Amino acid sequence: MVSDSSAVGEQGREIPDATVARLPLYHRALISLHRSGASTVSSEELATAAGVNAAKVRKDLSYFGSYGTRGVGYDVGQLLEEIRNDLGLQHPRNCIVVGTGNLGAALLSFGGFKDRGFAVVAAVDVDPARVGTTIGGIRVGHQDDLAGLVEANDVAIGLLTTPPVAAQQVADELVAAGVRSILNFAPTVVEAPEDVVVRHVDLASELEILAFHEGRREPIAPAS
Amino acid sequence: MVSDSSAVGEQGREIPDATVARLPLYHRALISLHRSGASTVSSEELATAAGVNAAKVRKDLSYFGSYGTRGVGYDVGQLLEEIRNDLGLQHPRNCIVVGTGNLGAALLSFGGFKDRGFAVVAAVDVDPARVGTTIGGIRVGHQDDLAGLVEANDVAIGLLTTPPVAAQQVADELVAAGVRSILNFAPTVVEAPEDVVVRHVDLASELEILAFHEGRREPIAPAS
DNA sequence: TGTTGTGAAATTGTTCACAGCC
DNA sequence: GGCTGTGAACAATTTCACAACA
Repeated sequence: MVSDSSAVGEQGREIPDATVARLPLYHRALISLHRSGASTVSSEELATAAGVNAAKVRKDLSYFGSYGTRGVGYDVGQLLEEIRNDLGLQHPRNCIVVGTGNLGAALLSFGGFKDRGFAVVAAVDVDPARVGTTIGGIRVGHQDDLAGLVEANDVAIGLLTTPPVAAQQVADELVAAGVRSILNFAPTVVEAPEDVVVRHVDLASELEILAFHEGRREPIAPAS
Repeated sequence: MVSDSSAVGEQGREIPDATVARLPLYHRALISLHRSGASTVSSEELATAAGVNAAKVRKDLSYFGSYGTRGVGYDVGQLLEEIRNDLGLQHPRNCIVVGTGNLGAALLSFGGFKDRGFAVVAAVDVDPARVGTTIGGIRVGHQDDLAGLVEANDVAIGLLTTPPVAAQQVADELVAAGVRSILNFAPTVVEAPEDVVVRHVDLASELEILAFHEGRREPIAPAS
């Protein structure tokens, strides 16, 4: 679902995609444990806090090195720091929102990214009625200023929240402006060069997966 | 990431989770093809439209039966109907939004669910300032009315957009009210009984996965 | 003693490649 | 001739289970 990765760990091993997808869960759990004052945590406890199992936690962490102490567990502060580094969050990453409809506006107003290491620093739209307005403290620029805003704000990640018909063109513009990470909320496939990572969030797809399981539970409607 | 499934296809075979996760992509692609007037589609074309490969398309569809014609491809209308049924979307599913902050409000105003077979029909919040207001045509009820609204509106799916601290309690209330499918946007683990399916959307996690790949591309900052 | 780190086994998912059919 | 449907080969991921060790 994500483009091919050939990520390599400290020890020169490849990091499996499945492991990368779980790092944020550990990150989140560790932030919470750190706040609550815990100093050490076992793989079992971390697993519970992250919603996975202990074997996965140990195997996943082992790709990055040995940070635990046998018989004791992991140092919360040290492991949090280590995972932050593994995730490339030594410094905050700047994001731009393209498209300021319902979802785009919500992303601009949403404060939950900051403590995870991200800042939404710019936004653009094609609608003249929206250009110049301020949402969540960010002034909405014109679509044509995209490249300039990316450059001026050192933007690393594009959040694509336009209607589906515009998505591919916006993605092309983001890539041309130097953005190499795109989170696409538009319900359509978006193509990009190999070195650009495009991830996809489709809320309707999530609902459909739930509906699938709903459908399996219901008795078949009586025939005749 | 999703609770254990033991879904069984028409032929009595189990449907792999990976296949279920791709059905929405085929659904989306087929809706688009159907609109554009295509009458048949090959596995290769459908694969391109859905962003996967042709072998996956054929294998996935084969779990539900043989709906293609060798040498020709699949009938777009018939396959669309079949997938809609496989997904349990013979009738629309009703959803309730719990928590009407930035994201909750966006979900209430978002129109993109309707053509995928879902309707947001109710919303609740704990904040008295929000209760009684109307967002996206839906009147916001009080949290205490959750069970009543679920019952009155035949709600099948709960969209959980509260702050993390409230998420588990809200999930418990949804389950008590009879909801067995939950889409959790709060960045925390939510527990539920085995027969309840909880899926998770964490936007910050998606950004972190992008950051991981960003970090791998950058040269290590020069030491000294 | 308690918990990590990790090979090996088991499971799940993907791709190949081709027989079967239109 | 072209495309589906599917067993069989292959690859990725998860889980087991236990040696290593603070």
